[in-house]
Amino acid sequence: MQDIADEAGINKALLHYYFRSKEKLFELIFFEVFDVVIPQLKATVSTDQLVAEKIKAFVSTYIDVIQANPHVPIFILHELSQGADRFVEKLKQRQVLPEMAQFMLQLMSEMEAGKVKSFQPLHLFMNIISMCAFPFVAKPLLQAVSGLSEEDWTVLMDERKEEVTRFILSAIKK
Amino acid sequence: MQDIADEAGINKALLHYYFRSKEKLFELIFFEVFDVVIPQLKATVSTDQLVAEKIKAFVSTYIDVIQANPHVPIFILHELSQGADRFVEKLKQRQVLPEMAQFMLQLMSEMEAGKVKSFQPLHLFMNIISMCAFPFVAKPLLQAVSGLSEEDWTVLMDERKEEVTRFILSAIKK
DNA sequence: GTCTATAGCTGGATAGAC
DNA sequence: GTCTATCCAGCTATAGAC
Repeated sequence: MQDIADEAGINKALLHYYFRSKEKLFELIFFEVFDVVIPQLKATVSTDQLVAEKIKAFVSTYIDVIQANPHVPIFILHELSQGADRFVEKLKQRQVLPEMAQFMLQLMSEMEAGKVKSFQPLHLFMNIISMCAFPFVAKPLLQAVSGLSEEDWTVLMDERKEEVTRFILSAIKK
Repeated sequence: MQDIADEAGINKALLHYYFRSKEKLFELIFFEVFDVVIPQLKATVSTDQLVAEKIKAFVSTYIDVIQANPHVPIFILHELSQGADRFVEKLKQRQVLPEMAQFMLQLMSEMEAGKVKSFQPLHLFMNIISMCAFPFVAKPLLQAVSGLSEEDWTVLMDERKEEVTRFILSAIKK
């Protein structure tokens, strides 16, 4: 709260005057970002395209939005460490679970039809999310061991959109 | 410290008597686990096998050790959030960076020789680590949205060893 | 609205009796 | 070694003057 007050050029008391509590401020900012990110991601899977195309769009968008809000993954992990229930509640409110289920069903039907190689949908889903999100969570570590500058990192993550897509599509291609 | 003292059936004062400071206690426990995990992982890539075989062994071992110590990823992320330098220092002491570099070189030479499909080694490396580690970090979330019980989760992660290996090898197969 | 001062609590760490 | 009591720092939050 002190850091935020400093940044805003005010003092802690005034910060509390505006937002009542730290919790309230946190929720406000968190879901402000959340409600920008979620619709963008939902849009990538709410089309009539094949899964291959959807995956491509999803990965690219996912990495884009995280790059624009690099603190979000840490925020979410912080939330999760204090119990996932509240977070899941918000996901349900935003109707993202049905969209996910729908995508999984399409995945299964394309596997059934032999359009893509068979993998367990839940694992494939975890694979996609993991490859997109994890590097940002582990950024300090990756940057330290690889010696990449901030500019190098940006370039690497830009490359990553295409590289991860290529990797996934290569894996599921028959 | 209070929770640990309670768990141990003593009080905070005695805890400080034994370990001097919270920092010291943390480091002791952290590197106790760390020094069990790292040698096991190093062993999987310190053989004369092809990368495909090494990846298979690495993924299986990685998921096994995390399952045996499910709190470790959170621990590491906590460490990272307070600056990666100290953590990287320990990695250097344990000689894991040369082993990693060696593996990357082998990867490049096999790609060059056409034994596996070409991907940027760093991205491929991030893909492997991400798919192994991230699900454990996001466990509360994944469990909540999928409604899996603790037993279901264990089964899922057991499956995952084979499923991730199959996925990676399918992706890099020519 | 905006500030200073301070209440009230928590958590790490130490002093000192036993 | 093990305890109680206590110090000290830091943080959230509020009171009250302006």
